[in-house]
Amino acid sequence: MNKDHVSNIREVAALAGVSTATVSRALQQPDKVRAETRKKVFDAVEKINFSPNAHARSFRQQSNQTVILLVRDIGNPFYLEIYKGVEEAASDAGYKVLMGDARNDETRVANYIEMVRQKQADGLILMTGHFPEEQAKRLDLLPPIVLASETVPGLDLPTVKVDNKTASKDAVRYLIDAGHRRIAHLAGPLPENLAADRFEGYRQALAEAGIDYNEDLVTSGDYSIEAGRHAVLGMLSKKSAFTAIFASSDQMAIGAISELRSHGLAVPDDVSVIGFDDIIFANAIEPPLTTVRQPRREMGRQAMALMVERLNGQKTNETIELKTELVIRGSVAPCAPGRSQT
Amino acid sequence: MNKDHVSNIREVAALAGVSTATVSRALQQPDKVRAETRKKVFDAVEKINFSPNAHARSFRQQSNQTVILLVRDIGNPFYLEIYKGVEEAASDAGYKVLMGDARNDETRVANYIEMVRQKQADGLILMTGHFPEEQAKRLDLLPPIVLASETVPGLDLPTVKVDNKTASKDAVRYLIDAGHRRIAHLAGPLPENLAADRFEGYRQALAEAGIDYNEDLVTSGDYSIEAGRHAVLGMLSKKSAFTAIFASSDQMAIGAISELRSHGLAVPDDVSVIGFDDIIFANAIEPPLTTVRQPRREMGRQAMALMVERLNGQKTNETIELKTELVIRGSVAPCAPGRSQT
DNA sequence: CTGAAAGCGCTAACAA
DNA sequence: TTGTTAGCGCTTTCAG
Repeated sequence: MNKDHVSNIREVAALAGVSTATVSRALQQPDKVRAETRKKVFDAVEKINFSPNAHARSFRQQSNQTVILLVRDIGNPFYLEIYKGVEEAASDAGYKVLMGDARNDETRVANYIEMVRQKQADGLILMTGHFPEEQAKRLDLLPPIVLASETVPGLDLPTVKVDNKTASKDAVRYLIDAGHRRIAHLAGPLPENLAADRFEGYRQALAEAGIDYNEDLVTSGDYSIEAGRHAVLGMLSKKSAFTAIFASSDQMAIGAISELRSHGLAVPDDVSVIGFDDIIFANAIEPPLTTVRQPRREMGRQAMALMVERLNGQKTNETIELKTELVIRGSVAPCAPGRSQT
Repeated sequence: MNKDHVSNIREVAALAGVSTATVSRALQQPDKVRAETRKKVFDAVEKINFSPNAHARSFRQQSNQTVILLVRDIGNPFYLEIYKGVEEAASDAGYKVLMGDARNDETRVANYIEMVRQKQADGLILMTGHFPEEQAKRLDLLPPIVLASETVPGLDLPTVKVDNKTASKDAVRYLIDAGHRRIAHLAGPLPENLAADRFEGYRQALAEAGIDYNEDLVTSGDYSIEAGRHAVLGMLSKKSAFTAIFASSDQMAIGAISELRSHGLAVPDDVSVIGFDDIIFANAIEPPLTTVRQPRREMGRQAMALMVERLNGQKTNETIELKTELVIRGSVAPCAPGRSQT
C-alpha cells in the first residue's frame, strides 16, 4: 500500500465485492443493508482503514454540519461558557462548532460573513455588535444567522439575550440603596445596542433616584481589563469624584479594581464596584465581585437551538430573553451619607 | 431570480460570455486573464451576486485551508493568547483556525482526530496531553499534526514547548531562596508529560536544597480554578503544614489563593504563591501573582509556522523550545527561618 | 436488497 | 489568453 495513498469507497466496494452504493448505504444507513452484506463491507473498511472523505461528503450534501460562533473578542472568558453551551446543543444535533475571533474589527467580521456566504459553514452565531451594512442588505443570500447576547440595529434575526436595561438598572439601584450617589459607569462600546441598553438602565436608575447625570462619570470601553484600567485612570486624573462603579463587564470591573488599588484606593472601602457577566474569576478575586450573572451556558444552548430550527427550515424570528441575577458578593459597601471622596 | 436559487460558475460564464475555466481563473489568478475579460467576469459576478461554492472548492482541492486547534479545556484563558498567535500566523499563510475543546476527555480527542482523519481540516495543532493509542499507530494516515505546549509519550511530532522542568525548578528555587522549606506543589494531571516535567523540576529544586520530598504536599489537578481550591482544601483538612505553593497554572494558583483566603490565610503573609502561565488575570488580582510567563502568542505563532512547513510537504520533526520568564510580582514573601504554620 | 449511473461545482490538464 | 474536457468521492435516484 502506497504511503500517500488514501483509500476510497471504490476500493472498499471492490474488496467487499459490492457496489459503491452499497458501501455508502452500509455506512450511512446500516439497516438498509442485509446483515451479511454489511459485515463484508465493514470488514473491507477495517482492512484498508477506510474513512469517508469529508470534502466529498460536504460537497455532495452541500453541508458540513458546522456552525461558526463569531465573538467580539476571544480573549474575554465570557465567551467560553457560551461556547460550551453552543457546543453541547450542537453536538446533540450532530453539528460541530468553530469559534472565530472578530477582534473588535469590522473587516474581520466581514471576512467571516464571507466565509459563511461561501457556505464554509452551515450557520453563524453572531456575538459582535456589528454587521457589515452591505451584507446586511442581502440576508436572504446568507445561511442562517442567529444573534446571541448582542443585537444589531436593523438586523431582524432570531436572538437570545438578556434584558440588559433592567439588569443594569437593578444593579445601579442596588448601589443607590447602599447610599451611593456618585456612581461611575464603565460602558461598553457606545453606541452599540448592548452598551446603549446598559447605559440606559444606568441613567434610568439615576433619574428615578433623583440623581443628576454626570457625563464625566461615564467612559466607553471594549469590555477588556485594559479598558477598565483606562477608564479609572481617566476619571482619577480628571479628579471626578465617585464612590461606586458599575462596569458593564467583569473584566472591566477587575481592571478598574486593579487600577484603583494601584492608586491606593481600596474596594469596597473606598470605592464599591459591580460587574457584569459573572465570569469564573469574579468569585475568585479579592474582594469577590458583586456582579450581574448572565446564564451563559444556557444562552449558548438556546442560541444553538434557534440555529437548529433555522437549519431545519423553520423561519421564526423569535427573540428569547433569559433571566439575569444580581449576585451579591463582597465588592459593594454602604456609603455614608454626605461622604465625598474620590 | 428564484429566492432559494444559488448561482454557480456556469451562470457567470454564460453571462460573461466566457468559459467556466476562465471564470475560475479570473477569480483565482486574476493576472492570468486579460483585463478586459476579467472585467466582464467581475461584472457578471457582481450582477448575479455569485460567490464560489466552498464545498466544491474544498472537494476539488482536497483542502479547506483550515487548521484545528485542539485544546485541553477551552475554559482556560491560557489558550486564548495561543489561539491569537496561531490565528495570526494562519491568517498570513491563508489558513483559517477552528478551535476545539477536548474537555479533558479522551473520547472527545478521538472524535476530533477522526474529523481530521476524514480531512475536515488540513491539520491539527494538539494541546492536550492525550492521543488515542489506536490512532497513534497510524500517524501516516493522518494529516499533519503539531504539538504545542504539551507532548505525548511515544508521539514523535513537530513540537513547540517551553523547558518546563527548568522553569519549574527556577520558580521553586525562588521560593527556597525566600526561606521557604515547606513548599506545596499543585501539579497538573499526572502522569502526563507536561505535569511530570514540572513536578520533576519541583523535586529537583527541593533535592538540591536538601529538602525532603513530602508527598502530602503534592496534589494533581486539571489546571482549573476549582482544582486549585480543591487541592488547598485537601491539604488544609489533612493539616499538612506549608508556607508556600507552587502551582502549575495561574488558574490553580488563583483558586488556591481564594481558598486560602476563605480559611483566613493571607497571601503572601501566611502563604506565598507562584503560578504558571501569566494569564491576563495574574496581574489584575490582589496580590498580583508572581508567575512563570510562557510566551503564548509566540508559541501559537511558531506552532502554526511548523504546521505550514508540514502542510507544504516538509517532514522535519523539529522541537522548538521557547524561553520562559519568572515574573516577580507580589504573591511571594520571605519566610522567617524556623517558622512553621499551615 | 442491491447495482448502475448521473451528477453536485469547481479546477487543472491539455489543446487550440 | 482562452476553451474543452475530465474528473475529484460520494450519495441518490431509478431499475432490477
